[in-house]
Amino acid sequence: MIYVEVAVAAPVRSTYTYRLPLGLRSDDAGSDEGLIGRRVLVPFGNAVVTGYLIALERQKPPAELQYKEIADLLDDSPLFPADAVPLFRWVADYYHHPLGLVIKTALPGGLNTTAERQLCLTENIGRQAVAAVCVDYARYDWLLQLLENGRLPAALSKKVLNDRHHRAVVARLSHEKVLRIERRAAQDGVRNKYERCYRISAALRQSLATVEVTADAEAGQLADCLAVIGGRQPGKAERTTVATLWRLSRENGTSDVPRRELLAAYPYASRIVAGLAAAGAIEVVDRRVYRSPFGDLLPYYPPVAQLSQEQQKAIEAIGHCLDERRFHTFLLHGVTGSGKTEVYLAAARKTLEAGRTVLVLVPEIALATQIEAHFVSRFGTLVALLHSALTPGERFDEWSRVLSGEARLVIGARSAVFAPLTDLGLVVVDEEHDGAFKQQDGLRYQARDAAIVRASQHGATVILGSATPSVTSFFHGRSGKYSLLTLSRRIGGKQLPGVEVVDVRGRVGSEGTSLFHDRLKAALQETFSQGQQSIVLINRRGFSPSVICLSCGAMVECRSCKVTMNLHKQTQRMLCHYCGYQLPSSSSCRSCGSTQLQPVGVGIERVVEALAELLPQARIARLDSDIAVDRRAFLALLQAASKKELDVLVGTQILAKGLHFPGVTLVGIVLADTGLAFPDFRAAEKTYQLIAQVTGRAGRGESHGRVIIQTMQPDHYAIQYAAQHRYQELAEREVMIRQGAGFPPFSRLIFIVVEDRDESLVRRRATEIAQEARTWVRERSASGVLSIMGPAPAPLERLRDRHRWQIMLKGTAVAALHDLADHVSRTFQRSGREKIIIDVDPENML
DNA sequence: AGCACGCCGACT
DNA sequence: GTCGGCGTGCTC
Repeated sequence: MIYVEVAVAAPVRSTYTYRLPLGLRSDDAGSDEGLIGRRVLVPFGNAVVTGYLIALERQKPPAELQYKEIADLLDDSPLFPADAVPLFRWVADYYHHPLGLVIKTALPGGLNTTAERQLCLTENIGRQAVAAVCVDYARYDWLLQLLENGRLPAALSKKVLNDRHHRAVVARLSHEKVLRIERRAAQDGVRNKYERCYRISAALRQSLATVEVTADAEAGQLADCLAVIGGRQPGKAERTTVATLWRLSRENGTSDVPRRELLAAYPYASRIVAGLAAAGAIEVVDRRVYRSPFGDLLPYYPPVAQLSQEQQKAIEAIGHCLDERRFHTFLLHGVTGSGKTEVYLAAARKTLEAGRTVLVLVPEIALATQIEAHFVSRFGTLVALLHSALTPGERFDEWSRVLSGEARLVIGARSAVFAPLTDLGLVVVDEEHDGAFKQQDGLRYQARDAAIVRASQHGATVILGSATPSVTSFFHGRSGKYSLLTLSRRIGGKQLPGVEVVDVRGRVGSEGTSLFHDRLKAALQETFSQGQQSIVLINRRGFSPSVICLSCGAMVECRSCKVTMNLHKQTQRMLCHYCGYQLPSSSSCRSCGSTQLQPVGVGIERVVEALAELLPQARIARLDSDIAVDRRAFLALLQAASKKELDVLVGTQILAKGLHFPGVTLVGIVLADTGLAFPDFRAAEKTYQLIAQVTGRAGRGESHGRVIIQTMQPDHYAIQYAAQHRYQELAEREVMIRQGAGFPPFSRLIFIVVEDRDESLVRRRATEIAQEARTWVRERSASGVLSIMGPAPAPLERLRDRHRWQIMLKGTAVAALHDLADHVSRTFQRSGREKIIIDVDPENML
């Protein structure tokens, strides 16, 4: 009898020990290691729940407990490696989340659907046998249906099993072996991910190399070549097929031509290919298809011939660390266009060659860009992609390929940090400063930090890359916790763009004034007339961020949130950006009934309108999250931009996220200081990052770039430093400020947020929590290392009809801080109706 | 999450 | 007198 540790998928804080009956182990021939990582069904209280087998208990556990038996193993093989368990434990512990739910979040979706249960009638059981156990069986519709069909649909079975009374009947019948409960894991179908390709066989290619083949090469030479292979004279269609294949393979730069492409070019080939393959003229290969989330094939990027000295130096430093198989973190600070990707690629190559595996994390939107394509170009089928645009089936496939060891490099967004890699050697976090690495609901984890912890558990090397590192990472780089590597020059000797700051106080946004300063106007016109592309950044969706009633002065507010409604002219709606609540734009004022509503402030649609007026001839496109949700439209737009079919691209901060527009020479920022007003100690840092990232889009092609920043705070240091590309100064200054205020990296924060519909309950509970926390600190004499701020209404004090109050825990002693959070969680979480959120290392003060 | 145990209001 | 409301606590 062996005992195992199980994390159940329920909101409980501990794990449980179960007995594993020998009967369930027959399929793995006694190899205990193959047990960890499998899902199990276990009796838990009075229910049967899904759990995850995470450890074997070597010693017999204390005898005082009655250990239950595992009811079933749900998988034939593990879903995650034993390697990953320490990471799961750390995440559960550090982010104060139940371990079973951490694992549930980590696994690809679709697996999580609890095993379906179906009621099945035992074979050869009739009415009499049922009546013998249950006299009044005819009262139960479901039982009659069961007698009729032999089994009940999962949905109905569930309904029956969830009813206390009916379940008692089921229990009796099941005990008498009249029926049984069958369990099966409901899984998503798996999508085809291979594409049939044809390639000219090696033998034919050799003979073809001696002749000049063109699309209409009908010459005897081609016929001769084919004759060599098949030993007979080829027909016209055969010659055309081969010629087409040859042409397409040269155009694509790869030998494999997808069937789809071949048929598009020469439909009749469908009747020919089989014969050609049989004759040995062509070969058939099923190639794994690597598509971007947008459905188009990723471009191929050949390896670069020459690396810069800075790149070589960085690669060398990382290489030493990889050789030693030592956990260490590098902060790769490289200006936009300095070639960080090549450093990642070189380190990845070295890691793979040493037989270890690689994890690459990127912010979600960057998956649309070249970094994914670079890795696939270089490492082909060794690469697995894990991100939200995959269908559940595709996602599960990719997960399996990683698990089996077929794929040894994972590139993906946040949740890829949990990928089932074994023998991890290298972790790359690109754009490490990006807030998207922090999950904002459910399990609120920071994927970058979890990735570093994972690396530390496996002796792996970490590269954090960014043009604008987070102040915290910069601080660690300077203090020696991380090693700082710098790429200060753009590849090909390109210059960073020249930046001009223009003061628009009292000039922009109010009625009768232009959105654009004369300088920006002139620059836009000039750029357009020279046939070059511009980017205009406006960090606000919709037409205007608010709407005011001209008659009574009230702002139109969301029904469920305490925020103003944004006007969206295109959809003729007013929209809450937090909960999605909509009103027709023709609505009347809620307080006075007037229909005189006036948009206030500047959003992207207004900018597009103003641009269309300024440059009536220009092709203008809008790029924001409203567009980006339609992935095809998004890709089409990016392609149009790169083909220079667009003159001006107006976008929100989505533009700043690693997209590559080689033709852009001008970047205009309509209002750079919107972010500075946020009640967030990172406001300056984030503003700098946004400006620097979007500034980096300019001048990446042949021509030199230029940037014009409009602002109402021209003297603000974040804007000044951004204009001068002085990241270091910005970071140093921020470090000083944070030291003075005791903010991260000089302390750590945990937010406790209380949420409920009932405002007075929220206030009361928040007050209780703060009081309890203060008492806790006092009793432990920890006031030197821990401080408690609040309770106070959260900056978004009403969201989706829920009132929100928050308490901030700030501490220089990490262990004590987490003990306190744990204490709060134990004392208050689930003790009442209200929701209590524990947000560790909050990324967003809202 | 479920589910049971347990202590206070409207009903056959 | 009971049926049942959901507050509280437990699940190997």
